Amino acid sequence: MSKAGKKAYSIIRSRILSGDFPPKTHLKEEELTTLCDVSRTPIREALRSLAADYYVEIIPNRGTFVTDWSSDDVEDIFNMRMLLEGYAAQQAVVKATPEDIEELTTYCNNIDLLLSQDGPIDVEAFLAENRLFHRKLWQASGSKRLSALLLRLVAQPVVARTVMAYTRQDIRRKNEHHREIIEAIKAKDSAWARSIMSSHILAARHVYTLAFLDDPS
Amino acid sequence: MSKAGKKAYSIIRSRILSGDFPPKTHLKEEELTTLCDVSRTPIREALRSLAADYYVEIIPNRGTFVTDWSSDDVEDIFNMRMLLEGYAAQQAVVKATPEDIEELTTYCNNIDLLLSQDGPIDVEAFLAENRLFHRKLWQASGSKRLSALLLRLVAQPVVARTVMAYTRQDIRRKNEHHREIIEAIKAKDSAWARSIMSSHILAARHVYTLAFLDDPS
DNA sequence: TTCTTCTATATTGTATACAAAGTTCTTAAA
DNA sequence: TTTAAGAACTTTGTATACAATATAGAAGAA
Repeated sequence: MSKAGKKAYSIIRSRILSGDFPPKTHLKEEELTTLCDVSRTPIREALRSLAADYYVEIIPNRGTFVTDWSSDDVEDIFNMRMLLEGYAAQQAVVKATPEDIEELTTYCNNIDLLLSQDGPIDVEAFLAENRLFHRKLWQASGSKRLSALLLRLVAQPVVARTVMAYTRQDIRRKNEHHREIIEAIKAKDSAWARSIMSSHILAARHVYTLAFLDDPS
Repeated sequence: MSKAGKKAYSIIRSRILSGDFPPKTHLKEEELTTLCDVSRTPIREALRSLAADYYVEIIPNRGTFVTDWSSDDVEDIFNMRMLLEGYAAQQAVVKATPEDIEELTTYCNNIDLLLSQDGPIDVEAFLAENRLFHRKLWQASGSKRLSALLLRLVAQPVVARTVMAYTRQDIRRKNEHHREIIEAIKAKDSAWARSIMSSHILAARHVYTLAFLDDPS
């Protein structure tokens, strides 16, 4: 995607995530041109791209509508991530270079640094490092297709919401998982790497479930 | 995608699959307009869509290029299919309705009918029924996202090529797998369903490997 | 000759006008 | 009052013109 299209994509996406465009909303191209200050051509490009990432659904000759998510969808996304990220970790055992391992370690150290600081934890900073760790691992798995698939999966609105629920304790545990994955890679133990990564995603699902789905009344 | 865009998508895709547009080819929008007899707007739409399906890669301000596949990619696609289709089969155990099961059975019967006929087997007809079986199973799993993901995975050029290598024996075995999956669903045994589906995909990988990657000189 | 820079050309990116399809509202008949 | 048909309007789809960017080639300096 190019300049104007990217701009439109990012503006529309953030409006969807913020709730300005709730599920089922009909996104009209003409209105979006004034919102994004670009012409309809890049707007349409952005909408197609958002559809590829499952943010919206395009019905030919009818229009573009914001997709709505059920709790089944949340379950699905976590399960698919468990499978695919587990596979990525397994492949990384075979494909990762010493440089890859070093880079992964750096991200772990950065998160530890955040944890060691006093006061409320900087969740945004953690998320940035966390994202870097995971993407690096996908890349280290050596499969561009796997990376592309996972990129789309974790871009999902449900995943974007998950993060708000993390406590200091959760983050500490997540980083321990990261370190264990690195160890498994160093030990060339693909089953271990895969298993830890699966646990890692399942733990995230648990945090999400507690925070958003249960109603402790 | 709409009328003109779909037309362009299908024409360009078939040219890629046929080898008319080999890997790394620079697909120029202007040239494609004469080939597809539509304007550049739907051509661009088709190219974006082809990029979403990994047929081509778009580099901003540079152009669109046909992606090239390595044998690692083939391995990857089969492995991811094994994971995701296995998951689909597992979910189908929980979600499938009696009508779904009936429909799946019909496709199995159709394939048996093909096998019972004399003379060389109609591979194209088998493929059609096979595709229907798999897609029905994805749909029965109840996850639209999983369906969308798998649809893109099996659309890959490498997968499209696989099919040419099937013998009568291979097809018979594949249909036996199909029937066993149905049985597992009826028995509400998700582990069995998943396991058979994984075997099913691994067997396909084996056939592919024998036919295209080994060189029995 | 070789390298750099500038210009010409080719190609992609964006805006806009017009066409086609869908939606809504009005009006007339049952 | 309800339904059906049709016209007016809205929205998406397609073509095309123009702008921005990248590429290739030519001219000039080292």
